[in-house]
Amino acid sequence: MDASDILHSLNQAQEAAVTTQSHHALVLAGAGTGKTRVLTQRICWLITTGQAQPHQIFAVTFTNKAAAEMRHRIETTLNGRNMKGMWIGTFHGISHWLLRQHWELAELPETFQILDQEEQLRWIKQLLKKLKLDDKIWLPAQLQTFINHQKEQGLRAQALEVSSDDRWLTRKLAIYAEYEADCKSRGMVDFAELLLRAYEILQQTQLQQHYQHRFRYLLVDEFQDTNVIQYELIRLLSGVSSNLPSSLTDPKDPRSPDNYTFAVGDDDQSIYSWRGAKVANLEQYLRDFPNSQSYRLEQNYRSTQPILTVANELIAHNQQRLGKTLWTQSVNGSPVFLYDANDDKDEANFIAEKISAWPGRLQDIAILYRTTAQSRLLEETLRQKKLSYRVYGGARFYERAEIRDILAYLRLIAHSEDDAAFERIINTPRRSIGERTLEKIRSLARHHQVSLWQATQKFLRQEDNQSKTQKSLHNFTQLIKQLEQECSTLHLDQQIQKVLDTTKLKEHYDKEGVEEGQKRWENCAELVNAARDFQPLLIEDLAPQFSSQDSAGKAALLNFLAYTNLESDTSRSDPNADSIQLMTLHSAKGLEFSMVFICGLEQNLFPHANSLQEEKLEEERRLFYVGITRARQILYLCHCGRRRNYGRYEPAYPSRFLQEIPSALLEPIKFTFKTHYLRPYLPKLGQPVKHPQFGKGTVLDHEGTGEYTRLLVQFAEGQKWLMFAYTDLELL
DNA sequence: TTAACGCCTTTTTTT
DNA sequence: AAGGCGTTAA
Repeated sequence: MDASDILHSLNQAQEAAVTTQSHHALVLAGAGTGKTRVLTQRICWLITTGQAQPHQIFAVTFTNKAAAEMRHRIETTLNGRNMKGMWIGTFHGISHWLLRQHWELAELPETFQILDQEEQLRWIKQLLKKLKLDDKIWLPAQLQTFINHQKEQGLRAQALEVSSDDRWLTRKLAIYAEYEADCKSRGMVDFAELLLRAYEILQQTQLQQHYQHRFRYLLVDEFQDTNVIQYELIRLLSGVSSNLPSSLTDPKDPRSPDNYTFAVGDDDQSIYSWRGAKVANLEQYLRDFPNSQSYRLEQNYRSTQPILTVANELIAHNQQRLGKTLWTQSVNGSPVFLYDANDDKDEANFIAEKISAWPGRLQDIAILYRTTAQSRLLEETLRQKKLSYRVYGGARFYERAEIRDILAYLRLIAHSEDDAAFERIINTPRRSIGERTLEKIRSLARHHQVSLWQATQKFLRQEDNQSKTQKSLHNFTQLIKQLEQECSTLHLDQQIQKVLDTTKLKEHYDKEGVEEGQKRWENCAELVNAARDFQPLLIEDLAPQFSSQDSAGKAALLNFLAYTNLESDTSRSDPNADSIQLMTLHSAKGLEFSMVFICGLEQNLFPHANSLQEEKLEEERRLFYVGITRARQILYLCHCGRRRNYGRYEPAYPSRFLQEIPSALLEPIKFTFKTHYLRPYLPKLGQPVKHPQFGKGTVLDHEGTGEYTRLLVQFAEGQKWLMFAYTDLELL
């Protein structure tokens, strides 16, 4: 493989970008124009031409999935050439790695744990309790967003100016400060903190010089979705001077190495602004990075023209865009289909039917939806029809209750100071240790400034009456100690097996019901499997180790725990299995499939009810755009007349986005029944009716009330039961 | 003091 | 549908 092999498959625009000699380059690349390709070929080109050594390469993507994909592609292209020391990962991954490597400089305990979203929320709730604040007024979820948002902007609680009139903000900042202190004293780090803390330690001249020297070539995918701190992180590593407030930067930057940067992005695919991402970073980049060159890719290689036209028409409704129009050479293609389903169940069945008729591989099919809750019914339906599927995200493996229970045990075994883990399992399975006892322990811990584990020891010593609770607590501490002993000599998977065997968790799950328990138990078994071939994601030549005085078992455990929270993407199920891919539109970004279903295209679901303001609406539209452009050949858009929400059926209306696409571009699926919206009468059962198309029939049933009543009608001719809007029928 | 049951509300998207 | 919360039974 030489340089010309790498270039020959590229078009002119792509080649120009790949071979740019500019120190800083920005590639604006529409969906399917070979964005990832350009990025990987750039890396391969740099290496084969001898301009770069693998260890000088630093490539960031947004998801672990995308990173794995890129690594795989590079490996294939370089074909056996050494990739040692190349960093390909996420911003969170690299930050995490830096903090593990330099935990002392970061003022963290060596065994610091990562707080995921849910744990963070719990933490905040507890904090509010501690501060005696009403969680009806200080909404935990809102505080969580507030705190994360500050961190994403690079703002520490102390660094924020307090305008004394705004008591609301003042208070929120106080809570933020308290939260920070709490995390610090417990050695907990949330997702946003990973980035911020990594950024902060890189301020230290020595580290900065080291990493600036090491990572000579910085490449960033999905640049439109970088937030302030990620942008600054890249800038810091590149050596280009920053314009953040001076508190965060080193004023006497010794020298500017000015590394090479290569950013790839598409403003039309910016879908993470709610997470602090700034599309403006694309243009900011051109201003901040000296003599940067920009490139543009508009030829699409992925989708057929009908699909592309739909995408172009839709996205044209956005005001805020840099503007580009995708085109393709493949003119022919199936039209984009539109299916108007009766209800969510009908939608799922329709999809399953279409999939059954698909001649190709299942893994080339994706079902995309706006909210994770939508996956449940789809899964159920696919299971019924014996179609194998795989769900990304959603109730992700590491987020399932049983997995978190086991992990909590492991965490407590590895590190008894882990209060979050303690809280989770102290009464799981039930040991008759209730809220009252727990509160006593908590206050003891608070009072003595120690962990819950230590407080428990104190508590046991302090009161010597052998009450039932005391005994339970004692047994619990013994259990953990015993496990710690036994695990120190075992392999990781054996350790987990041991925990499963010793803790009576099985009986606990079985109480929920036979099926539930079985499912949970299977998941537990999967975790044991996962542990067996666990390899931490590392830069090979710089693997961080946990201190060598730990036993082998413990070191393995610590490594495993350190990586589980960030690798939720690395799904457990067999990657070789041919199965349909189910995921949210957000997680579909960067992927492509031959056949795509986008479902739930309904007002208040997509666009979501919380995103109806103009600016958010544009982001929803971009999300839809991302969804459409995932499809190579076949695209189905689905919506339904009513949908189950919070367990109740509610009427649903077609998404406004569907109206934005010229109807000539959509081919409605003709089915024997269709739904419409109705007049506010209640029909009588058995009422004879007549339909202009289907003829005479009788009302068998009706659903909904008032305006949304629908009728189930049996027709004399057809054997089908049809659901109708009242307005479509003539009463006889 | 804990466990269980019924009633109530629910930020959608992810690292 | 599921978690949180208050009430009640043990």
